[in-house]
Amino acid sequence: MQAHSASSHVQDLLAGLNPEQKAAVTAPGSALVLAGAGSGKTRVLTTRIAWLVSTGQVSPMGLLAVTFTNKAAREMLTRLSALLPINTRGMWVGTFHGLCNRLLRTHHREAGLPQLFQILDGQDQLAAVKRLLKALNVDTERYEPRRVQAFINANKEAGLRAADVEAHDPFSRRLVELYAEYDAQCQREGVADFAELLLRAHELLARNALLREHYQTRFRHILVDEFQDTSRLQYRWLKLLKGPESALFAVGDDDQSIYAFRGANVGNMGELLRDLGLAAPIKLTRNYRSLSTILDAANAVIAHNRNRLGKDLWTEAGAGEPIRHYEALDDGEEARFVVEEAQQLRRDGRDWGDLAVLYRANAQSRAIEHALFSAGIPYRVHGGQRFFERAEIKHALAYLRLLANPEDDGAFLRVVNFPARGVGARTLEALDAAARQGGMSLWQAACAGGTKNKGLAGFVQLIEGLRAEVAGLPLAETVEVVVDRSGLIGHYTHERDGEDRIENLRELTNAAIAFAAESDTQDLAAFLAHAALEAGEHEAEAHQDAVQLMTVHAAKGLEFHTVFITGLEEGLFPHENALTETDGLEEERRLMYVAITRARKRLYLTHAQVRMLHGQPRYGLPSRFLEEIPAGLIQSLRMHKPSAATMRATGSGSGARATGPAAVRFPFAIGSRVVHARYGEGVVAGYQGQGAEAEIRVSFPRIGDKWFILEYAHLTAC
DNA sequence: GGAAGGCGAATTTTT
DNA sequence: TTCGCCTTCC
Repeated sequence: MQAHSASSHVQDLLAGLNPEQKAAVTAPGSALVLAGAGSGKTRVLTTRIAWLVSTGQVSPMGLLAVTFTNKAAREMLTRLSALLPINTRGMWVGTFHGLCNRLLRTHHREAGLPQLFQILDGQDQLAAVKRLLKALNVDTERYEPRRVQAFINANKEAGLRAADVEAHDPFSRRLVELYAEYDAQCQREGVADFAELLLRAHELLARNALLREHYQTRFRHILVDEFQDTSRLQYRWLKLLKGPESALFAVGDDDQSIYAFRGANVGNMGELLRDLGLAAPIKLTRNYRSLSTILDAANAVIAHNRNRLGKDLWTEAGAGEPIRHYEALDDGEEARFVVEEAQQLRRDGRDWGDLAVLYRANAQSRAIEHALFSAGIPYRVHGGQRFFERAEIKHALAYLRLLANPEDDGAFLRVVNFPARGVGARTLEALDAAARQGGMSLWQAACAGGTKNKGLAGFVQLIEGLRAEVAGLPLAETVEVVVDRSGLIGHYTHERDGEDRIENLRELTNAAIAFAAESDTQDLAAFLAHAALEAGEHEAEAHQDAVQLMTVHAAKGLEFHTVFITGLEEGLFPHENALTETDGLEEERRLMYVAITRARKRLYLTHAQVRMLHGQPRYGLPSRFLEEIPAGLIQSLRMHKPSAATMRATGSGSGARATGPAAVRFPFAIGSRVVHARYGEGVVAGYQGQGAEAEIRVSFPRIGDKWFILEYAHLTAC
């Protein structure tokens, strides 16, 4: 239907797609694509967009593509610009929050927000809740700030305003009141939290027929990534945006739904089928990532779940090696096993970056880090604090926020006395009272004067001076001036560990430069929104060749040559807390499924008999997920060689090789007397195991017999 | 204003 | 065990 030149381009686009992928890309109208791990999901999504545009079915301006993370949105844009000779800037491709923000900025009047409204991240929101509870004299033992925050967010994510929430007991009624007060406070201060962005955008479209119809007519094609992660409200928002003539194309994998705890509703997938009158999802089951042994294991594990749309992954790649399973004595030994294997892989020519160590909970990283560090292996831990979340950065941003929006009490309070300028609790109380009295913001109250506090007067002068100085300056210079004049640099100069913070503050200017260049704007409010919506990559050696450490959640969407899944113990993975949640076990199993499918070629599963948890040893049974993998796919391993400590303890130079008979010699004769640091003097009663697993039994008077891992017992003869 | 020490809690987390 | 938060003290 389009120009002839276009048709060959269309052929090129579709070439190389498998039949399922092609069906998805060229699906007429709406579709739900059930895209298994490694099945080319992103490729399908971007190719569909390119196909729609190339065949003239939609103009770039007529489509909206939404993802969950900025990273995914960026990747989509990058791939798109490779497929299409168009300028992707100005296209509606972004995260739910980013697109809602855009909508609300464009229609801030209709949405009832100031043009320069500020976005609260989770930290800011918690601070706002605390402040509210304090102002209302709420007992924070009974109404914990975090609980109140979670209550507000859960309701917003369900699409409910305070007035819509049903409460049947006094406690809940109070929570609802607090929700209402919180919203009123945000409204007064011209700020919106993350959930508010979505809810407000939803309300905007729901209430304003003209706007709704405008966007419904405009967006002929709406595409959604990771649809299994959408919340109820997000799905409702999508449905509002979708006009009678438009098509909704959703891609997701119910087996990879691992965010129910933060509002994701897998049920949206089934609902979408019903709502759009679709007979069935298009299934992408051919996997291009992993060897078949790995996929067989993943399929076997996930088959234990009952609530699934159902699919099995397959590949034309070979079976590859068996999955390796290692039972460690404790978490330290588990970590050393990982190190040994990593070193062997390295000797075999792998890069460190080919290896990922996954765990269920962040606390588990410590032992692994320790072992890697001791071995001198470079590693990178994902999931630390991010750039825009650092305290010094938030301080600088608070100055900027106050410049953009003087109503922002949260920002005011954050920096009115930071760096310290002698504005104490007294002064602030008086100021708060004055503000309340006059129905104005703290900033206005401060400006109204009458303060005897020199520090406060100085602060007002500082901010007004900044405002004048910054007027008309480009964004980066504005940031630079604020960082320099705020006194933050000076403050951190005197603090130990202050250099890093100063460096970060300098880096903020660079972030502003980069932002201005990328988004082609000098708008301060836009930069602040960017800082809130995209907290920034974890900096530090992101590009260096290093073993990757992260939670299973953080690993979703990534892939590695070799993956270690550690801590496979009942109570940890599956996590005990999950077992009491509805469908908690199934979500844990999906998590296991995600973990397994990260591996391309080699997969290790490890568990420890004993693990230090909260300073206490915990004895865990092997995870049920281990048993859910067919035994034929698994090979059980022993440690290659004992650690140096064991060699010393056993006095064995050759070491006890798991593969051959061990020359085991023990340091203390049975019946000899030894001293233990905690239990005192005892008698050696026996040994068990060998090499790194060797344990010693010592009999103590009164206490009785104890087993120790020889390597750690630190016994001395006496 | 800031350090020091006591207390309690300790999956997962993006926006 | 470790971390963050809170109170207390200088």
